[in-house]
Amino acid sequence: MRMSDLVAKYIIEMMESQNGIAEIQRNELAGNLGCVPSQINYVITSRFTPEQGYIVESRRGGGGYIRISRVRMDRGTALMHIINSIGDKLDKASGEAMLNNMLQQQIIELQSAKIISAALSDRTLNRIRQENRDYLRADLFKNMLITLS
Amino acid sequence: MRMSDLVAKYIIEMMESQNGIAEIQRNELAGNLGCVPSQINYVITSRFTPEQGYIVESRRGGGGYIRISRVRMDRGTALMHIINSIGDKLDKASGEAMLNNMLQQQIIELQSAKIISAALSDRTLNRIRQENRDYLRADLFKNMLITLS
DNA sequence: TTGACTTTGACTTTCTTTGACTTTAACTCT
DNA sequence: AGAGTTAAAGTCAAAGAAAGTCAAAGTCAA
Repeated sequence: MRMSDLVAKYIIEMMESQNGIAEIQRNELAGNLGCVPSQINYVITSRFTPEQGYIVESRRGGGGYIRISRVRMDRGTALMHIINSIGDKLDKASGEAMLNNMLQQQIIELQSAKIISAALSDRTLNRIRQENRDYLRADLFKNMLITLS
Repeated sequence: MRMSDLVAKYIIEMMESQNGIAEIQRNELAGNLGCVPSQINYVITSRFTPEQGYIVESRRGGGGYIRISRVRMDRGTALMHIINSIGDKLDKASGEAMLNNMLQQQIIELQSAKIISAALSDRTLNRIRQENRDYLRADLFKNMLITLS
């Protein structure tokens, strides 16, 4: 298992046991898990973005901390937010992240997520020229998501 | 025996011993079998397609992997028939008709059908040149359907 | 002897890890 | 209160670790 996955897992578990909020100390956590402190930042910026439904706050200096919380919304609102956040390009990784988040928040079912994920994959879009794929992905994603509301 | 057959054999054996899922590391496997890494890609794209009942996922970077899973064949049989009947082009109307059929036969759920239908629509595929749409539709349809198994 | 399938390798892209350096906040002495 | 010290967290770029792409060259059977 990758270091970054371990870190993410730790944070998610803490969040689950604490009502959607995880508060960590960067250096301490890095020490416990055996990685450099900036690894924690990497994980946070790559996996706990606002796009994925998280809010991150922090404070430096003595007694500093990083607090990560999951935002909760009703289905329709969340969906609209997501659709609106998309713009005209969407890369595979972001799409995947959004789907995962929607699964976590139970605004989509596993089966639906799988179908959408398949549609966005590079394998499926193989015949579309690379530079056009992300535009198509955005169109696909939005149009498929709309059917959920 | 050809190299590509060896690779395929290896993957299939791993899959059999592991409950239908083979997870490999491309470079490592290539090293073991004595071929170039891209040979693995070739084998995967030529022999582990949705038509043949496989789903392929992968990830780059440190700790990357390629995961190939065979779909289960319980309800899958009917599905595989459908997928194989598609060919490399699929027009909107035929896709719609197939979805309706599947709904009737309860091979698919309404929500899933809606998502797929949205993906195949001309609205969604707007930016793809007309003469290419039906090819893309076929790819989309097959790859989305295979996830249902 | 041509056309489909295979093999190969150079190059690209994506994701992760690491560490040096910066910034901010709290605490401790005058 | 202000200055210096210490204890955090933040930033960024380089290096590393995979996998993906593509096209040229090779093989083989019809």
